[in-house]
Amino acid sequence: MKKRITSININKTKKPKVEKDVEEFTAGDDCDEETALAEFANPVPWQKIEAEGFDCDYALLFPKEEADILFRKLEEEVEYATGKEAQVQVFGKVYNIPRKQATYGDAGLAYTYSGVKRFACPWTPTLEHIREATTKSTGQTFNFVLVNRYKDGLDHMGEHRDDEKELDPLCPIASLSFGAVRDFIFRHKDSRGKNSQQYIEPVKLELAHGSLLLMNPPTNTYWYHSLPIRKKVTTPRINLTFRRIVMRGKKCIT
DNA sequence: GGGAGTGCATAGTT
DNA sequence: AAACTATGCACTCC
Repeated sequence: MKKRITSININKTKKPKVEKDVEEFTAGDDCDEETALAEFANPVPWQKIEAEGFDCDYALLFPKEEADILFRKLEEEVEYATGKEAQVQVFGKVYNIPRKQATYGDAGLAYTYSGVKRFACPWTPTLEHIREATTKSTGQTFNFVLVNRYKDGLDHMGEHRDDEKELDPLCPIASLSFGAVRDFIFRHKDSRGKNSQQYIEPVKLELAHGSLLLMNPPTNTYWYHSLPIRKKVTTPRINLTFRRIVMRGKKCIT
């Protein structure tokens, strides 16, 4: 059997684990009525992906035509960080981030990683629309999104966990993909390095145009993820990771 | 065989 | 420990 990028332990399920039910429609909610009804008429088929300490749900949330439109709108609307805001400091050295990045969210929120603090810009119409669609299909609410744009297969992101303290550890992270299909790799923390005691098979996924990957706890506790270089990819990909940031005192407030 | 692409470990630093 | 790079080595696939 050929070893391709495949996911392991995939079972088809109707829905991810949802605590709250999908939000109800109010009579006066005309703006997104059509979308909401369409999603209700055609519930998204989810794939459950599980491994040791690993729990994700994957679905094609937007059909191609709609995903194409959203991609185009994102290209128009999203403004990415430049200059110093596009740099990160690791091991005392300053690097240009090998991708473009932007942060949007509710007023006053900020997100810190690797010593860089980024304040949320106000939601754009498209980001707001995608956020609502994500909430409707997952039953989860989000107050922040990190936008990463990979202009081609050389843009990438190194292995890391989303273990920032200001993230609500019980809230899943929803990762939406638009544009070029890219490989997405998970590796268990106890299976890294030469002297790791156990070998745990990495989980390798292809994140498709219009797809939603819901990363449920405790996935982020045990698994690193990365978006590796793919030299044959020549077109851009935009990734949105919706999160819930916990407000703690003044820390996240301007 | 050999180059391209990839996977994976290591080192570096405050 | 580190959302980075660079390097070396092993491996697979044309």
